[in-house]
Amino acid sequence: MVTVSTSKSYHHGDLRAALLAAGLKALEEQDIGELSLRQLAREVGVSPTAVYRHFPDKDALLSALANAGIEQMAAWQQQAAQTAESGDAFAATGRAYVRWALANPALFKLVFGQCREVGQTVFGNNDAARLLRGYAEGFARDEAAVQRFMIQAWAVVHGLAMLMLEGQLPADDALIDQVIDVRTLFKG
Amino acid sequence: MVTVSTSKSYHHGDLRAALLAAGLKALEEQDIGELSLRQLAREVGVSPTAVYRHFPDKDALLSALANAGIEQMAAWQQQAAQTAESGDAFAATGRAYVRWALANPALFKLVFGQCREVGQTVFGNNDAARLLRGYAEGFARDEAAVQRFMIQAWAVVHGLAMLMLEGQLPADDALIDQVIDVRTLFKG
DNA sequence: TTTCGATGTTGACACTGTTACCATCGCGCT
DNA sequence: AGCGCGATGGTAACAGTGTCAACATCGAAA
Repeated sequence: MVTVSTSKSYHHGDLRAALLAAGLKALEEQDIGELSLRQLAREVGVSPTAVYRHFPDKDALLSALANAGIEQMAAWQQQAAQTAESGDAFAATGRAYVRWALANPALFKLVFGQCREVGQTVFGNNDAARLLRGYAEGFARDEAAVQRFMIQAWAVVHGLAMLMLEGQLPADDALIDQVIDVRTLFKG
Repeated sequence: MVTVSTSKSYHHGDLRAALLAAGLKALEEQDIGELSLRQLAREVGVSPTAVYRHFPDKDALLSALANAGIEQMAAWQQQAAQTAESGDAFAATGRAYVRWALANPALFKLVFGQCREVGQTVFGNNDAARLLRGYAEGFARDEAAVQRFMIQAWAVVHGLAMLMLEGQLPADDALIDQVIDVRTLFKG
């Protein structure tokens, strides 16, 4: 929780956190293209250029928002895995991936649509990725097979999320379950 | 081929086609966010507002570019299917999907990242989709299974393309082949 | 030939990201 | 205590953008 001083002092208190909060809230309703620094500054009640005391440029702010999104998404997946019935954790994690994307479309696109600096990839640096690796090691024998399994699984849920997000497929819960179900994958 | 009159007459000749050509060429080097109407108008040698005689707004121009991208991509896939060795046409089509995305990243993102008006979805209205359906009917028994097969296959290649495009996965040809190969899908 | 619609231009407006420069605060030093 | 400086915020300005209204120019139809 962020402490926000109600007194209208010259200095804001924690402008950086306030900007991130405003950005996350804005992304719930707007798409990423319509989000502007000046709008965020206005909502926080600060001058347009005050942003630059906390972020070198707009991309930096967006990257920070993306990082927040990554963590939120990973937490969502972990909770889904833990509360799933035994044996269903893998599918539950995949469902959580797609459902989170559908619940946070703009943030999801930001997370995966940003020209990211090297090393900040989601794959492998993430709690959700470790979760996925655990499942993969149950399915696959050697390390190469584990990697292939992980990538295939990730591609399926990511592609499904993207296609539903762009309106190419109906955002249907039943459809998610069908596509996620490994046992039916390419088996008629 | 578009006829471009070299004489500097007041009227351009075929400004609409020239703008689309300039847009496609620009998307080979720039990302979609850095593409501006004024820049395109400049490159074509016309005033900024002349664009509005041919497109109601920027989104309309982008949609037209996206449609050109869809056709180009479908043609690419069809050629890949035709020139593939017998029995390999399905995998070849999937490879073509991912390879086209990697070869035209900005255009690919435009095709699938545009808030599209209803009914203009790629799925089902497209030559490539008919191609995919043909394969699916070979794999699956009933119509429900056909649909599921199509969506799963589409999700895999789309997710793979997206993840490679965003730098989450290495854009490696061998990796494409591994992920595309149906027989290894989720089988360790 | 005249007229009219299609096409292109000029000027303007509000908005954006960004920079250079100035203002104000709080914390540590003497 | 007072001073000063660094962190933080504000103002003014610039180039660039999408878009609109009003005007200009052309080719074809009447």
